[in-house]
Amino acid sequence: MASRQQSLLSPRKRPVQARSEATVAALFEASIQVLLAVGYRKLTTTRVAERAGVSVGTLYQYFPNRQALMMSVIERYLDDLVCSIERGCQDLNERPLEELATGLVDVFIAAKWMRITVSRAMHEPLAEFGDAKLVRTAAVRAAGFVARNLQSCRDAAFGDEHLLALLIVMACSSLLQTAIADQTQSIDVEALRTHMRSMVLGYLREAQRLEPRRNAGRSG
Amino acid sequence: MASRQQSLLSPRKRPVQARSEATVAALFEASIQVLLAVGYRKLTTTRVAERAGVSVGTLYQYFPNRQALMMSVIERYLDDLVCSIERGCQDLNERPLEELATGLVDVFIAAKWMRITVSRAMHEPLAEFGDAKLVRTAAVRAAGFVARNLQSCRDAAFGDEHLLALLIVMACSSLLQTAIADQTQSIDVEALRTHMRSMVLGYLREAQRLEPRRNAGRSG
Amino acid sequence: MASRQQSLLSPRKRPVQARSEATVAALFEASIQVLLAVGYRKLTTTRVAERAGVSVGTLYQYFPNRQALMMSVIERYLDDLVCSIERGCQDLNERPLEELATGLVDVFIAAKWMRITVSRAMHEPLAEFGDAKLVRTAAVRAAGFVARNLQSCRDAAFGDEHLLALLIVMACSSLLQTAIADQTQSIDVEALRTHMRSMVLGYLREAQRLEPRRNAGRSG
Amino acid sequence: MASRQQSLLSPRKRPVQARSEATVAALFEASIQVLLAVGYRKLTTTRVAERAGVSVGTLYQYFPNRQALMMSVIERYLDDLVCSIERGCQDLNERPLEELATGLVDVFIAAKWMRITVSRAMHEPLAEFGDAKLVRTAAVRAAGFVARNLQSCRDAAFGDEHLLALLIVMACSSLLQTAIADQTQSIDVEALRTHMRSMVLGYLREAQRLEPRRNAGRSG
DNA sequence: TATGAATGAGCGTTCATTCAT
DNA sequence: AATGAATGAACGCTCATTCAT
Repeated sequence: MASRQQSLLSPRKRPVQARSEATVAALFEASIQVLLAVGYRKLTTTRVAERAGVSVGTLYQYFPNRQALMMSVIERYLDDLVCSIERGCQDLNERPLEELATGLVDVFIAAKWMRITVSRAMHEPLAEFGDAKLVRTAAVRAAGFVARNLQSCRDAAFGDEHLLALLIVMACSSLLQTAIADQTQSIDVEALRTHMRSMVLGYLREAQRLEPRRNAGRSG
Repeated sequence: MASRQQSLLSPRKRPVQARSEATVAALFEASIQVLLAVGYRKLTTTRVAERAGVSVGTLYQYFPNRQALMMSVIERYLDDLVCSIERGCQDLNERPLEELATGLVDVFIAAKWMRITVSRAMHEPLAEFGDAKLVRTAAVRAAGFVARNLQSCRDAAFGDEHLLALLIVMACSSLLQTAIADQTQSIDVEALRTHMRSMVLGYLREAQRLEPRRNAGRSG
Repeated sequence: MASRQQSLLSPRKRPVQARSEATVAALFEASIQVLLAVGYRKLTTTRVAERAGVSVGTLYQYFPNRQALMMSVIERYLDDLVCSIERGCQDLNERPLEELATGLVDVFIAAKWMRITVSRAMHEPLAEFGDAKLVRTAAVRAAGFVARNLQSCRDAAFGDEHLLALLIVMACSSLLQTAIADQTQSIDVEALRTHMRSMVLGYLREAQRLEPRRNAGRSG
Repeated sequence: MASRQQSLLSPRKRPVQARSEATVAALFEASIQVLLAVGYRKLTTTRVAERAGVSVGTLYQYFPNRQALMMSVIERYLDDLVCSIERGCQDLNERPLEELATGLVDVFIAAKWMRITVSRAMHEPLAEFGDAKLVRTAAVRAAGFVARNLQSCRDAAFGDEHLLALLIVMACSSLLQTAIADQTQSIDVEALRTHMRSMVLGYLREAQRLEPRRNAGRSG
């Protein structure tokens, strides 16, 4: 059920062979390490290849150019993230509103924190390609899962689950991204969790208040 | 009272003379244009100087290097932003909670949208220097104004206005930044406004619910 | 036994491969030519690479920067020079004082004149790096060989062969360097040879006169 | 009697006015300081002007370009040096050979050491312009004074005082220049003095031996 | 298929020189 | 006469990309 299979976004080569797959994985891993070690502007293809233990030539056999490599790295990251969120959301169907809000926040935090170093590494690349479809697509996919949770909620109903879900996804992910990128770690995770829960829960409650008719049938 | 005066962050040179000031302004403007035209990675000092109508040498008379130029541009942007927010917040003291939430969201949207092209241009540079103090400092300053609004709120009291304010600032600005950077303009501003209002209002209401004792005196 | 082997002074890269060695040699040769053609101040890495028939990038694969290139060129030159002197000195052991003085001068002149264009080219670079260990080290090495000659001299003995040798080396090399650098060629080589012979011979004779006790045993 | 008056070498401007003269002097002084502080390659006209307390524009009013400035600085240095030597040589007429040799060495050492920082600073510039007439001319002038001393020597006569004198000048100055440029100060001045005395004295004695006829008349 | 030396356009930066003030 | 902001050619150096091995 994981949505990684058909990678519709990237001009990836064929990781069909066993060796190839390992090489590509090594290049991804190396990219992250280089990103964290020297930053995006100083990430060079040679450096990535070196760190991956292959030659530059080999890198160029899997990626047509630097940009494609970066986009693949981002894509893979977003893909992983969305899959995590998908899995997390599966346990949140038919929950009361409060539990749902709490659970969603936990799912997002878990997804980001699970791969915190990668998340941090992605900050700059995401900004360069942020205007591209990649990020938007991932957000929409994640919002789809969240929308399903909202629709199945026992004690609440909304008229526009999709927009609500998208906003929740955007708010949570950008807030977390900002928090993670902040090297000074000025906000502690647990405080962040509490506040994000309040924010999401409050948001959903307000949203409900604005659409009172739709609740009538349910609550009765 | 505006806080722009003493620029404490940047290694700016001396735009004291009449002409100098114009040159520096032209360089800032040109930086924005280049950023929008070719992106951060392709922004070169030569290109900026050209667009500003001066020679590279002149650029280097005002900025010791490319990085300093970028940081100054960012600093100026953040400064302007914070000043706008400061001004906007001054009208929001002693308002009831609902008006405050609504007003805050409007202030943030106004501040970002007023200089939307610059905001869009800043997306990449902010990511590179996002880990630095610059952004953090600006956020904290803005949060200070918001905290004051929260403290003066007529029908609500909170135990931790500063953290609440910081979260509101972070949530609003990162959400808006994301929305602005999204070239597809997938979310319309007015929808965004409505939802952000719900989010902030709901957040503050939830926050109050968690600190009920402090309300006792006031509501009586 | 030649002392070129372990190049202890320069941050040279690895001219291990067959091609590499040729490239490095070409770069050395090109450096000399550029030095002679346009002078030290106008020697640019691009110019050297061009003259060597490679690209700048290639140059930078062998030398980390311009300075390293120049130091390598100097080092190689001094090394060659010292090796020539070493070889020349080997034939001068156990000679009577007059023959020794004459021979030493001939050895120095031969060493410098054999590579006169290179010697001329080195004049400016040597001045920039003259304060560094390079030149000093070379002088001391050469002085070592000369000191050995002095010690083995049949009809003379000195108390401080090492200082004497160092002065002879310094006097001869700086005199020759000056003569070679003088484009007007105002002094003809053979006149120079004659006078330098007198100078060295006279110097050694004076030195002996000042240390008469040590001669007693020998002359008897 | 000093030979500085008619400066036949340099394209100097008119230091006629009081102010001008002071400015030029300040520029010379500043050049030396910059040379010592940052080296020849990093000496820039702006830096020199700054250190002299004037603007670049002013510098260019006195010197048509960087090269002219440097040449003037060198010229002035050599001029001073030659004047010192001239003065020193005046006391050495009609002295016996040994005193003359000793005295000459002392004169050279005094001249160089008196302005040791300047001498050190001149090392690099001299190399760049060393091929020019400047140095040669100075050497020839100094050799003229020395030749006169040789001619007036009481107990010796030479057939070619001018060549002898030139060699002495060249040997002494290049040896001293080398010693001064050597930052490690590996040879102590007094040792150097002793050895140079031996060298010059020995040289003159050898030279005499080769021209015996001319001595006959005198010594009788 | 993998390698890594070679390429060279292009970058950030400097600095001799000019000229309007 | 003095200033110093402006100029822009030229420098040292990097790095994405290619291709002979």
